[in-house]
Amino acid sequence: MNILDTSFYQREDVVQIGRELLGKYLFTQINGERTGGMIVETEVYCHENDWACHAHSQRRTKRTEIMYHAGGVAYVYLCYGIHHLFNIITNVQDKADAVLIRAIEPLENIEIMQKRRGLNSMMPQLTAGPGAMSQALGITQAHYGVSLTTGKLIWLEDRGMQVSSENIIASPRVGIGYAGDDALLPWRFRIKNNRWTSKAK
DNA sequence: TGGCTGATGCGA
DNA sequence: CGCATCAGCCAA
Repeated sequence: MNILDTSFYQREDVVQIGRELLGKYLFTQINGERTGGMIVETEVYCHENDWACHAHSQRRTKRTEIMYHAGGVAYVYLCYGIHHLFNIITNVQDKADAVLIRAIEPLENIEIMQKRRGLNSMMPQLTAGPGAMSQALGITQAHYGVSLTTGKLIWLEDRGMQVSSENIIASPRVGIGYAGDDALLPWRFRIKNNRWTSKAK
């Protein structure tokens, strides 16, 4: 088993990391129940020159504090009062970059994920979209700041899957109109022709 | 196509 | 303090 460690997370180029995360496997083990699947959609947020990033212009609050931690920890926050969005912190300490994981292709213990979602269908809505995906995996704000390198609660694995650049679709990120011109940055990445990604906008 | 939902982080 | 604002989702 090849668990991604700090040498993967603590690199400078968060856009590159966001692309490489496609095809990696995300797992959680929560309440003794192990669930997970393959990452098929990500979004990148960079501390520099990106007004969509919660930590833009060195903005430092209780919520964003974890973003300044060295790469390899979870940043989970509540969105629209309902959804728990799961981000991976990257780069070195005080360079607050993050990758939002937006969708996975379900693989392990699918029936547990269905139960958490209150669905019994084998449809993309099970794990497509950041709120839905987190719910399926059992990720909540309680996991704010947890390490992703211990292989215990939340972790990522490299299982040798390589997604070539011609099989990656880059497009603008969703729901960040407030970011002005930065909303145009093509920092949303998905695997081409994969049915488990969320709908294009 | 709206309504739901609540923490967050601004400005008084 | 109050209040606008969300890195969405689901039922219609």
